[in-house]
Amino acid sequence: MSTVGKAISLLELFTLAEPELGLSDLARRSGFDKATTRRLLVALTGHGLVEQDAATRHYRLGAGLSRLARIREARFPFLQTAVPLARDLASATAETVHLSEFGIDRLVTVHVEHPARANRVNVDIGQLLPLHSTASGIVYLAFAREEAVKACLAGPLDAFTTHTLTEPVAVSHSMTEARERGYSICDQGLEEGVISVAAAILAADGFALGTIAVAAPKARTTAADIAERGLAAVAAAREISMRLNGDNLKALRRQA
Amino acid sequence: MSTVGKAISLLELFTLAEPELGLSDLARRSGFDKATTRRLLVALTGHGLVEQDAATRHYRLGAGLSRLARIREARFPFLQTAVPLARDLASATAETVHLSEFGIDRLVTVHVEHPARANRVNVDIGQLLPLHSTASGIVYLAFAREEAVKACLAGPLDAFTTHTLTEPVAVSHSMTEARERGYSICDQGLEEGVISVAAAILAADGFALGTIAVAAPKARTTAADIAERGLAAVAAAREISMRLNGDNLKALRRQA
DNA sequence: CTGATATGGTTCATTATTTGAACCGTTATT
DNA sequence: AATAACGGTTCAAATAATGAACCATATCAG
Repeated sequence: MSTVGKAISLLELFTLAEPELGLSDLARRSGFDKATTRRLLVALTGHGLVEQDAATRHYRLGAGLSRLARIREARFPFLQTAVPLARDLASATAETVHLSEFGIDRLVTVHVEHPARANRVNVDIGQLLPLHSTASGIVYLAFAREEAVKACLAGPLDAFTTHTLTEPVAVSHSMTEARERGYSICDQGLEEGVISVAAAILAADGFALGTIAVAAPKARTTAADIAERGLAAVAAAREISMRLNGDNLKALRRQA
Repeated sequence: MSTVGKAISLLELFTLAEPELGLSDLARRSGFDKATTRRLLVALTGHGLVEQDAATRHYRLGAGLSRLARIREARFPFLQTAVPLARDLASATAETVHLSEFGIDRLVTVHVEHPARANRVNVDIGQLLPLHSTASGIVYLAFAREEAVKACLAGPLDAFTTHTLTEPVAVSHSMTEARERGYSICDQGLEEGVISVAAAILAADGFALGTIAVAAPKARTTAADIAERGLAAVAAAREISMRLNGDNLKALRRQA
């Protein structure tokens, strides 16, 4: 792995659950030597991507990341446009709504709206979603480039529950249904007792760049709920796509 | 410079004005060899910190940055808490309000609220503010750790306009005034015709972690405006500090 | 149509940076 | 007082980064 890759994989060790980590901890988890880990941290700190708490000496993600993310967001106002619609969808469905953006070989959860009720599905910001075993992943693939689909189906399709689709043909079939329907349905593919629907958010080239999904406890979800949420998610996704692409209708050809 | 540092300095070449850059451009601006530049970009792309446009082959900041920034923001909800108050301040003053966070040796503009009027001061997200020549910088220093102040005054104090304070004692005096007043005033220190006031946002340890500032065209700004905005900025900053630190009053001792 | 000059991307011997075992000084814990 | 954890540092050895020269392609001017 390149040195740069190592440095970035250090950044990836910070999670919502553990946003601050000590040097030894980081070395252990990354598998790098303590000296190496430290040198990488110093380099990252020197550019503001990591900060060190003056008191505890622990490290955390730095303000420089906010800066870079805001520049990206300004160019590509995904959150800015999508969050209000996600919020609407969350209050309409009274279930958890999350937005994801594609990155490398997974979807990245970039925003979550939790409904104000005790029994709900919990999704964390920053969580990485596999493509074959989530509603978001399936609908993403349904509207993705051919290469991305091939790459996913060629790779290993891990089973997370007994319901996870691990056969390429099954995943492919699920994608076709999603494409025809406009939204995907994933029944406990990633976690037991959770059923989700998702719709694709399209870039100007007509391919998916992210998704919007509704996740709910299966126990209280009827077939009618699924259909209703699916259509609502499609409407929200279409609106987001339109706003992102300046009402460029051509971009939406694939979802029409 | 470490390889990691080089990679990060590539990220820093992307700005609001030029959010997409080609390989040759990046190599030229960074001063690195084209092969080196590409290898770094490949490493960054592999971890989602950079993306490549499929059509133009140009590079831009990637979704992975959004993810990391959101994790940081969840731990440290600076924007989440501060933006609503910045918005209130902007509508109350009808002038540009910006939020900055400290990073390395500068303040980083992480949010901007522009008033809905033609003649206003324009501030860009991601803009880096020097400490000695901006209202934000002065008030930050006024409530910063001794070391940070020393480091700033020891370094070169560049003049951006004829009004910029370039003498350490002058800057120091300006800091003292800001500390006593609660807010800083910067009269055309960074740009001609712009006058700003700023107040410090404090961390739990009582030291500044960022600032909130109001910037206005000097031509239409009276002394009364300055005082009014200064007090409003202090009120906003205090509210943000309180919300960030869970009403921990001890944290606010220095501003009291 | 051609030559000149861009662009993105690749190669591989040379070179310089990264690496990690062993080290130090502190700070809990026993 | 002894132990073990922590953060941080050192320097010869090992490894990864470097960059001049190289393609292939695209664009432009004459």
